[in-house]
Order: sequence, then structure tokens, then C-alpha cells
Amino acid sequence: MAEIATDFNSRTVEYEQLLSDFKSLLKRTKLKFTIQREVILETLYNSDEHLTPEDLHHLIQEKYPELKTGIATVYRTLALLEDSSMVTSLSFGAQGKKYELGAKEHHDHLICTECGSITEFVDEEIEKRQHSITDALGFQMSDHSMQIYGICKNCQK
Amino acid sequence: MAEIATDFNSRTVEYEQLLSDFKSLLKRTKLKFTIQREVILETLYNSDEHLTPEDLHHLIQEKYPELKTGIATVYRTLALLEDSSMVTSLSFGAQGKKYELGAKEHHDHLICTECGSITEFVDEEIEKRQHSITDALGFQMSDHSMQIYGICKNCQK
DNA sequence: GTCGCTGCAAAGTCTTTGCAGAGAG
DNA sequence: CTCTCTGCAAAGACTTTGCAGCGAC
Repeated sequence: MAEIATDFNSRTVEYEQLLSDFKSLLKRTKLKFTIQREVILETLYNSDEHLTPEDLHHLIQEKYPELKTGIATVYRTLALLEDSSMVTSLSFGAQGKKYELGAKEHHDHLICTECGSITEFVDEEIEKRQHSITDALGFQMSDHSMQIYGICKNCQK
Repeated sequence: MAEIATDFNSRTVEYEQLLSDFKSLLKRTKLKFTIQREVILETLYNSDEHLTPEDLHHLIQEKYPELKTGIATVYRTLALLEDSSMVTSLSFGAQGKKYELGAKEHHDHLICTECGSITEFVDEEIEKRQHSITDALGFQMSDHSMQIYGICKNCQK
């Protein structure tokens, strides 16, 4: 019933929930709900990877070739989603950014410089320290990201 | 000659030291020491800011107009310095990367999404946790970066 | 002298934008 | 119906590259 319990540490969000959040967002900002937008959200949801706009575009073309979704729409939708904090982007190394759904549990990243794989992790200790730091400095934190670069277990072999 | 003493927690490095490290690096890789390369290193050293390649290029053109340093050389030198870990780059938000001298004391970043200013900080607690985490996961850390986004004290007014 | 470096301009990437027709509300 | 979206292609922003002459060693 009533409000969704604000569950700190909320775990994986259901797709239905996500979709309905997206629709609310669109309604609120008087934007339209289109097939392309839905497909982009769904593809992001179904991927555990961090995707580049191009990755996303390819995945969509494979799955829904009849839509002939343009790369421009992918960029436009990602920008929209990022503005609304529904996805977050990660930029590092070479050119380009990678996107992931922000609704997933918050986490930081271990990035392997050998194979490019990204491992996620969360550490409460660090999260707490971040709050202490920003509080102490009078900085109003809205988001943060942490990347650790190195060589993953696999590539060390 | 022998290796540079690996001094954990090394504090601000002197320019002379830095320059000589740079020369060793060049010698080791059979590259040449040129005025342009020196000027780029010096400009990075003298700046407390995180510079884009274009910023750097402008600063150099102002200070040494007679060199007519090309932007391509700035890019080439930054790539060289980054490969050798003498500078690190930070990429976020819009397009482009910002560079800073890696020899400076390690630190993380508070980035104001209003004014774009970058504040640096260090937290031993977090540094320690990072090591614990990578150790636990069998990940061989070579570097890391953390950014906290939000609104700085000034912009909250 | 040799061979790498540099500036310039041209070529590449990755992203954004303009436009006319398609489609959601 | 109206007004936003979309795909396409062209335009932009940022980087990289090819080349001929210059300069470090």
C-alpha cells in the first residue's frame, strides 16, 4: 500500500518498478513514452555489463532489428536517463563513457587494466568515511564514484 | 643508475627531482629531451589546477609564445607522461580529460557540479580500506581514483 | 650525421544537432 | 490534432596521425 518503504540498502529493483519510475519521470517532465526509450531501459536492465552507447546500440539492433533504432536516440535517451539519475556513467582510460543503471545497488568499481573487466564491490566503511569527509568540509554530496585500477585475479595467472 | 627510492607517502616532489626523473625516463626509453617537453612538465608542475590539454596549451602559449608549441605536441607529451605514470588523468562529466602531475601527494577529489571546481583531500582510513578490499579479492591494485560529486560550500550560498 | 620530434593540417573518433516525417497523448 | 520523438546525415568537439623540416645527441 502507501509509500514504498524507503529501504536503505535497497537491493535489485524489479523491472516493473523501474519501468513505472521511468514513466512517472516522463509524465512529470511532459515527455513521451516511446518504444525506443523502453527498449533502451530494458536493455540496460538486462545487462550486467557497463555499456558504451555503441554497445547498447548493437544489442538493441540485434534484439529488435525491426526498430532500426538510431545511435542518436541512444545518446539522447542516455543523456535523459543520466540527467534524471536513473543511470550513471563511468569514464576512464580511452575515450568514451560506459553506462549502467543507477537503480542497482550502489557500488564501486575494480577495473582490470589488462582485460578491461569491471568488478563491483561495496564497502560500508568507505561509504561512511565519505559522509564524514563531506560533512566536515561543508560539501553537499550528491553522488560519488570510486575506481580501483589494477590487474584482476584472472589476468595475474 | 639505481632505482629511485620507493618512498611511500612521498610528499611534494621538488621540480629538480621531477625533471631529473623525466630525463631518466627519456634516456631509458631512448627518447629525446626537448624544450617543449620540458615546458609541458614545468607548466604542469607550476599549476595547482587540473588542466585539460587545451588549458595547458594556452598556458604555454602565453608564457612561451616564441615556442609556438602545437596542441599535438601537448597531447603527445601527456600520453607519454601518462604511460609512464608521471601524470594522471581524470575524466568526468562532459567530454575531455583533465591532467595533473602524479608526483604530487596522492589524493582524491571533490568535484562541484555547480562551478566545476575540484577540491582535493586524502583520507588514510579510505586508503587502508582499499588495500584490504583488493587484498581480499586477489586484485593487484596499481592505482585508484575517487570522485565525490556535489555542491561545494561556496555554491551552496 | 642520424633519427626522433615538432608544427601544421588533414583525418579520425565519438557525440550532438537540424530537419522532415512518424507517432504518443 | 498537437507537439515531441525518431532516424538520417551533416556538423561539432576533441584527439590522433602523416609529413617534411628541425634539432637533440
